[in-house]
Amino acid sequence: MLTSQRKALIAERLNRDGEIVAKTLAAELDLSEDTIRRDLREMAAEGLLKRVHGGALPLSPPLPDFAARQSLATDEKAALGARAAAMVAPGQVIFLDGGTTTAALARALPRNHAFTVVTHSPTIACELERHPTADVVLIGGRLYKHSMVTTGAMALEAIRGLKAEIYFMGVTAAHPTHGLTTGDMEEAATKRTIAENAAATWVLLTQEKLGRASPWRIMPLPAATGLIVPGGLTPEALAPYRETGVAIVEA
Amino acid sequence: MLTSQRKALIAERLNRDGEIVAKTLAAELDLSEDTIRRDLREMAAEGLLKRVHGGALPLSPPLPDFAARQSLATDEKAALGARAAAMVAPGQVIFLDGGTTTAALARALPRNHAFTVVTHSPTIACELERHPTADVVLIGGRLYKHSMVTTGAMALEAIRGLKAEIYFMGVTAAHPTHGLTTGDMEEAATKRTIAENAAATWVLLTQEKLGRASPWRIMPLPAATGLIVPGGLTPEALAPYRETGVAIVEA
DNA sequence: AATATTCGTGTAATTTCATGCAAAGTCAAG
DNA sequence: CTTGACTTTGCATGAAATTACACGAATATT
Repeated sequence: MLTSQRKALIAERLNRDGEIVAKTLAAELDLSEDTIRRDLREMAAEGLLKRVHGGALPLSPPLPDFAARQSLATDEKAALGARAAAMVAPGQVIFLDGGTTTAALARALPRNHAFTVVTHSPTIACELERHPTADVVLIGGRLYKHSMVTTGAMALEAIRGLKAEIYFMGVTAAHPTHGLTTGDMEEAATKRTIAENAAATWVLLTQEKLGRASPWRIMPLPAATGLIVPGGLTPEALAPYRETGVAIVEA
Repeated sequence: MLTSQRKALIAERLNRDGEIVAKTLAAELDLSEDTIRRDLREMAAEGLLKRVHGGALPLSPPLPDFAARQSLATDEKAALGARAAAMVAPGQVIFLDGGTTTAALARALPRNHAFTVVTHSPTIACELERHPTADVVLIGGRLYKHSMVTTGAMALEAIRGLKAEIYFMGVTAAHPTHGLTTGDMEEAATKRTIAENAAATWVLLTQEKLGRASPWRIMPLPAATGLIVPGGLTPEALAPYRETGVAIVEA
């Protein structure tokens, strides 16, 4: 067995079982524990796993750590979310994208009047479990686990069957010339379809997404109704975006 | 079991149950109490928990619904879930109902072979976010927040469009003569439709659901393939169910 | 106040770790 | 085919970590 094969096996086991026990694996592969331990050490050095006494564990603990997720620019996202939530009028139908930024928006949604939230993200749906006045409609389809949104023909068909008044979009990057982009092709197509079926599209952007680009293009900037960006950015930083003609709201 | 895993388990239990009893946990993990106590001491030193006589408590006061969470008979559900998960064969398409019992099943699903999980519950979908080999298909529709499942025409249409090999159903009550029942009319109809589109229907039942009935009937007992019930029930308690001809598996 | 648990420390046995080193295997240039 | 550089593996060794048991002190229960 080649070293690289063995390391691939270790990575797979780690993913499958959530742990590696050096002694057990050594016995199973009929190798000395030293070899396994060496592999684990090397993989730990490469940042592929976490070395612990007796074996190794995945880097990200089995359960997604809410604290860690929320700590990713919590304040900034909460501010964006609050600003966006203020746009929601009674009786409206809004579409919420997946992602941590829109999750912050879901938490900030008004609780004193009724409206309908459409989403293709189970995570967003769960956020709204305790919301007193929001009607929630879930778009079905094949779940794309990385972003936790549904995609595919089933999702697209359902999206085409409804018209939302506002679509709050999340992206991985926004660039004055490259437009709005994301990391997955299917996801880009889904977002585009949602935008086509919404009267207005507002894009929530944290600071680190500005001026960057990801592989898959969703649509050019002016195709969106407006961008919601953090407050405190310099006018020079925003100028290239303003020039595209898109509206900009600071949170 | 690796030390760091054990500490993670302690943290999780603390979060879930709101307390750790050193003696109980030692017996459960088949370790000396010293080991558990040492872990608790170390974690207390790291500021992860509060050491008290007999065990440990969370630093932050227990969650408001602490009592409710504890009363959920988590061990019983985990056992049911594990038994049901063992039925899943590679490549199969299974349908998972919503609810805490099926959530336990989702957590216990095999991680060493691939299969497809169809569900109409965003909660279940979120549980499977980290599952390495499960393909997830989400059924869309209007979200019924009380049970966190989608219902309505949109959901029914999507359900009719697929055929699952096993449907793992959750109910609020099962009675020898009143059959399988639940608390919401729409939900009952949805469950019935899912069962009609699955080759086999297994019902997961915790002890407190036996012999009771809820307002809305899903279907009679013999319409299910079988029931999965906790182990240790007396033959007399199960006899009325066996007489209906439904299969019974003890977890 | 009396009794039964539970705690914390010390200690010894076991397991696991990291390092150095030598043997075996791999690969490519000569 | 041979030689030499390089990689991989297994073993030995001392260090570090982990665990269980023992015993007196602290705490809870009756």
